[in-house]
Formats: sequence, structure tokens, C-alpha cells
Amino acid sequence: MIQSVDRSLIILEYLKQHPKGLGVTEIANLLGVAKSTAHRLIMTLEEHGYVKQMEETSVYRLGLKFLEMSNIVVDQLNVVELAHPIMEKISKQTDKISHLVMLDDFQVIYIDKVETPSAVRIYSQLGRRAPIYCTGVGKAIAAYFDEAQLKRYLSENSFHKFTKNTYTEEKEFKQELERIRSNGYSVDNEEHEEGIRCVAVPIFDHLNRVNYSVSITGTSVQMTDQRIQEYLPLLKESAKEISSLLGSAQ
Amino acid sequence: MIQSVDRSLIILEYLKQHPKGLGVTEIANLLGVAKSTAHRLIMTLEEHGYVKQMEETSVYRLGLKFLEMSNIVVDQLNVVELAHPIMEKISKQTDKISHLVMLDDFQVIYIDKVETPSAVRIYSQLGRRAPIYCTGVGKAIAAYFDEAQLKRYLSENSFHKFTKNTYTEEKEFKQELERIRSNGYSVDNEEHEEGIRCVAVPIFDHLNRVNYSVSITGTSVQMTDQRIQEYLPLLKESAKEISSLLGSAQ
DNA sequence: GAAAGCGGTTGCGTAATAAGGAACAACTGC
DNA sequence: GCAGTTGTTCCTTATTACGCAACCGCTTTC
Repeated sequence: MIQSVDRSLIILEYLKQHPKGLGVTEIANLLGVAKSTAHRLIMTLEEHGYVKQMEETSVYRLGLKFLEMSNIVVDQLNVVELAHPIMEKISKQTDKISHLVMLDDFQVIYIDKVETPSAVRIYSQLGRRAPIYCTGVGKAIAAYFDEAQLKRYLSENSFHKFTKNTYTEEKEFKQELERIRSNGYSVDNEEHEEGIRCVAVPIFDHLNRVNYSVSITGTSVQMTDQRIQEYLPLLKESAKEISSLLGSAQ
Repeated sequence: MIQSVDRSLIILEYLKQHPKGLGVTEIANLLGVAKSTAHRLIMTLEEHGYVKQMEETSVYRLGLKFLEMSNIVVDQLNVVELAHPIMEKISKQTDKISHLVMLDDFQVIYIDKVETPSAVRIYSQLGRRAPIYCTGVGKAIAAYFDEAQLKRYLSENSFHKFTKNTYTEEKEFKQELERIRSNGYSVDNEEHEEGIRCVAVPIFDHLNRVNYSVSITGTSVQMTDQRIQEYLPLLKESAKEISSLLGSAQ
């Protein structure tokens, strides 16, 4: 591990956590280094566009370079290109948001979203990470973990209670995964965010592994059990289509 | 400038240019350093999620961390949140793509996009940079450069000819900016990409500066002059609305 | 109006780190 | 089975990153 590279990336992490920006002195204090050290690290990040100094306040914020790089990362994920038109169909037919997520380091990360103008407004979901155990999209993937993977997940994860509906017992969670495998879909019953419900199904790849899932998301008022049942055939068919585009035999 | 930080960010740039990924030896060769040096730089980037090693091929690619950071950057741009519902209205009423762009280092960068399922498919525009002189969105901003700014832009810019419609003469370009100020809108007449036309208008901020613009984009078949005239009232009204949300008196 | 304090920035000498080389392991191709 | 290549690890040393001091600009206080 190279200390100065590590430090510069930690600066980026602090700026992530402080959206209004941070000054040189604050960054030096947070990092535990001299102001001149912090300044030089920041200057190097600024040179490459990863940070930007605000004109009036002199504080530094994350730079637009991340948008560029993000664009490239998304382009590398061929599942996004394959799934997008199918998600547009889902969103149009249900007038709801459709999300595509990917498993990464025992969390899910939102890699695409399609919405309609009247769909409930949830901003900047792309790039957002979320837990597995209390999201529909996460549970839809976890249901297909192999035994070793599930064991490792459960040993590393802690069941934080986001809402009154969040599962916090390992046994309950395992039973829920059982139900999901049986039903072929999962539901986030306001387990992660109050007022938000979604239904999700897994996407299988050419090796029949599940690293992605696709969902329909709405408010808990909109997403009644009956409505979910109505949407399920479309969602399952869509996931099947995406899976087959990825080379799955399922 | 800290050399090892600089090097690690240059590695990211190489990975941006090589979407299929690069191995340690290739990166070392491109950087002109020893394999062990390259390896340690890459390991540090990987530790923070900025690169990821592919399982089968051992090559490194850009990591998902960029999606996360991009999410934060977009959240910091309040113009995106303010403009988005208005862009949805534009896209719905015109059945075309609406783009929001921002000026950055004498280029424009796409910071939001709204599309409909039947709109022409242009992937991963978000985060993409484009020239000012041959895009509707860029010209809509450049038309409002002050004299010093325009002078600096013209001294730094080179007029690469993307299509047969691209302006390559400074005089022609200046005359075009004059027309845009007079008309209150600009048109990209397949100047940047063959087959793509757009109409764009500037967005004024509270200091009456123009750092953003919003557009309607479609194929050249769809975006006839007549159709553009039809769309203009909606687009101008929308830009006015966004401008006033940003505190502009215009 | 002057002084104190704070933040951002710069330059220099030195301590600590980053760098390269060598070696090793794993894999591929002939 | 061997040669070649790539990725990875460890150790010594050369080079860089670091911290300190000083400076500049701005704001606040007296």
C-alpha cells in the first residue's frame, strides 16, 4: 500500500462524506498531516479533475472527473446495455421505477434506473450502495448464494434495523431467502426505507450465477400486494429475457 | 504535484482508454515504471475500489467506486435536481431525449438526461464530455461568454472537423454565436455527430452567467426545422423556469 | 487603523517512503 | 519438459513526500 496514494484516496472519501466541501486545514486535521502535505495531495487530485476548489469559499469538493469515469464503468457493464430497453418496457407498462443492481462486496450497487415522469421521485440512485438483507434487489441475489458464500456473508454482516420491518434475526432472514427461492421473487416490504416497496427478481448469467437483479419500485401506497402480483409476470419475463441475453440457459 | 499520486491517477486514465482492461505488465510499460511499482500502485487503487481485477483474465478495470462517487457529485449539483422534473416534461411532450449540460474547462459535460422508451437510443451520455463549438448545448453557452472568456477559448481551442457540417473557421463560429444570441437558441445541425440534431437554450444563474444549457435531441430525420420551431416555446419556457429556480432575474 | 488570528500557499532540508531489481510461483505454448 | 511471460513478493537504496517555517490575504476584534 502506497501511503501517499492511500492518503489522497482517503481525502476523496472525506469529500464524499462532506458534500458542502472541505478546506485544506480541515482535510489536514482529518488526515492527521501537515497543511502543506494536505495541500500538495489535494493539488494533485485537482490537477486530474478529481477535486475542484470552489471560487467563493475556497473549499474543495469532488470534481466532475467522477462523472466521466462513471460513464466508462457503466459502458463496461454489458448487462446495462442489454437490460436497459427491457427496463424501459417495465417502467412504461407499470408507470413505476425499474432498477438494475449488481452484487459487489456483499452489498448491492444500483447500476441503472428507468423512471417515468409520474413515477415516485428518488434521486441519484445510480451508484448508490445498499445492504443485501433488507432490500428486495439484495435478497433476490442472496437467495442464490451458495452455502460458503452465505456463511461468509452472515459472518461479516450486521443486521442494522432501518425500519420496523427490517429482519434482524439470521433465522428469519434464512427463511425469507427460502421463500424467495420458492416464489421466484422477493419483496422489500419497507425494510430499508419507510414508505418504499419494491418487488425484485434475480438475473442469471451464463454460469447460472446470480450477480444482478431487476426490480419495480414504488411507494407502499402504490405497491400493494395485489399490484405486485399483477406486475410479477412482466418482471419475471423481463428477468428471463435479460438472463438469456447474458447466456443463461434458464 | 506528488509523483506517486499522479502515477496512480494516470493509471486510471489508461484504464479509461482501455475498457477491456490492462495487465500489470502493460500498465508498467505504459507508465514507464517497474512491474513491482505498477503493482503496488494498482493494489492501492484496488484497496479503495477504484480498480478491480477480473477473475479469469487477471486484467484490471475501473472499479464501481466511480459510480458511487459520481452519485455524490451529481447530488452536489443542485441544478440537476431543479431541472430534472422540467426535463421530464420536455421529454414526455416531445418524445425525445432532453439533456442538461454544464460548462467545465472549455468543454461541456453531460450531467443529466431524460429519455422515453421510443426516443432515439444514445447510451451512457452522462459524464461524457463534448466540444463547445460543434454542439448545440455548447454553442448555447458559448454565445454568452464575455469577451475575455471567448478570446481565451478561441486561443486554446482547435476546430476539428467532425462532420461535413462542422464549423472550422473562427469567423463563421463567431457569426453563429451572434445568431444564437439573437434567436435565443442554438441548433446542432449534425455538426458533432452524423445523424444527430438538437436544439438547445442557455440557462442563466443568479449572477446572469450561463454555465448550463438544456436541449432536445433526436435524429436528423426527426428533428426537422419545422419540428424544432414547434419545440422551441416549450424549451425556452423550460429554460426560463430552470433559470428562475437558480435565482436568475431574466 | 492596527494587531491578532486563521486559512491557503510556497520553499527548503531531511526523514521516510516509493522504487527497482531479483526471485519466485503459476500458467501457457511449443 | 522446458522456455517464456505475467503477476506477485521481499529487500535495499535512491528519491520523493513530508513537516516546518514563513508568507500572503482576509476577517475579526479592540
